[in-house]
Amino acid sequence: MIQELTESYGNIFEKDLITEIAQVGTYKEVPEGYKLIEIGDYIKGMPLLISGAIKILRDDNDGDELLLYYLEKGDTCSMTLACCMGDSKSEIRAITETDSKLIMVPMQKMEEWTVKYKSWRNFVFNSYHERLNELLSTLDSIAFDKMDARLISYLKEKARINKGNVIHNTHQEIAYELHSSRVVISRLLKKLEQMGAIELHRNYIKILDL
Amino acid sequence: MIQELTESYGNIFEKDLITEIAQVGTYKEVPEGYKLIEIGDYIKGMPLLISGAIKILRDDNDGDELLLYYLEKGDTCSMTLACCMGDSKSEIRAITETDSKLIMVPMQKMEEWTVKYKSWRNFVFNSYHERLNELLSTLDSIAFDKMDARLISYLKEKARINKGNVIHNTHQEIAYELHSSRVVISRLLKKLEQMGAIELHRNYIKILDL
DNA sequence: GCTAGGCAGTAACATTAGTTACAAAGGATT
DNA sequence: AATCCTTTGTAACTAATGTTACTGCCTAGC
Repeated sequence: MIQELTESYGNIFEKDLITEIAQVGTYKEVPEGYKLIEIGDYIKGMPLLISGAIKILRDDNDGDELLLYYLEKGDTCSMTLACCMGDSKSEIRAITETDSKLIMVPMQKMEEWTVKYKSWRNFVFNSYHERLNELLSTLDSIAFDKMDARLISYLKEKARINKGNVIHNTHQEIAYELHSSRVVISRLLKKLEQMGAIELHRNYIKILDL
Repeated sequence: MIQELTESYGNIFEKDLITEIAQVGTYKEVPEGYKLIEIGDYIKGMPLLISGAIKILRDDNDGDELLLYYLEKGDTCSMTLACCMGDSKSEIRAITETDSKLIMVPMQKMEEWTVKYKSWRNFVFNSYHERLNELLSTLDSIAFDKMDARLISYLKEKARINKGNVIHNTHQEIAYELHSSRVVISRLLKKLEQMGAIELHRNYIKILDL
């Protein structure tokens, strides 16, 4: 585990801290589509992402979904921090976007490490900072952009996260994550295809020039 | 200053910490409508709110505004924290909603107090937690609600913050904060009036039963 | 090969929100 | 009182998004 930690976190954590993490953390490999956190869950540990990607989703009360942002290597989930500190329930859902490797750290260490390691403090605060900014830019896009622009951002980001130019989703799935309807998404996708930006296929979309 | 601090923060901060804050902090009284932070500002201190309320606004690049949330007594601005820690520019604008009293604490103390005082750590983390949740619920309302529902929430919140049932704003001002247009807001307000929920007047709105 | 179920394309329509334009009313100043 | 500016009301229109309904197509499983 030390090895994986050093690879992903070696440049930000002290050696001592990495040793400690390795001692108390549990290493996990999870397949794509695995639900790590459900809304309303109490969370007892925080995840340090080694590889892969996790998507963070928000629900309203009626099962309407909305993609908030992705976590990648070197990230952790601030929401988790927030929830654990406050001992409250999760406000979000977390699902692996790709096969992922991560280390779960028991929550009790948080406080201890915050005092003991400057690098841990920085990590936690940076994490909050980044997540706040991601939330803000998600909010921007919902508040200020129209659906076509949001769809383009979505496709770009999804391609980036999946490291390729093919997106394996149905129109319905995209509609869920953008909180829109299948027909609307199909319509806009078709328009993008006619503009030569993408290629539509059954169950996947190929990105040409977005 | 010790007195004001004790009143607003006595139950969460240790006495020693309050003394320290009083030593390095500067007390400020600011009138309604005063711009505390502009987008792009570098921030050198963090505000502890003693009384009054501050509204936090987001801008897109073209001057379109959006109200994110309010800060009240006992709150601080996580964005500020985030910005200062990361030594980056402010992503938001902060304007006093009512006459306010606050204490500015120089940023250098952050790190020191985080190590030294458990109550400070809790305060900072709680603050992040609350702000994240406020952002989430703002996002919910934009993503999942229609304008009429958003307007009702806005009126309720505004009345609560201003401690009364009268809202001193023009339709245009409301439209800015909800990122809509004056005509749309007038239309919806008129509908609310016809339902007997509010009373419309020039330059102010009286809330009857929302 | 056949078929059921999931997926995508499309048309027609409804609803919501934004825009433009203009009228009317209130309030301040002269 | 006459004038001017701000605020509000309203109509008519456009644009964007969502909804319903139906079609054909693909493909996995029989």
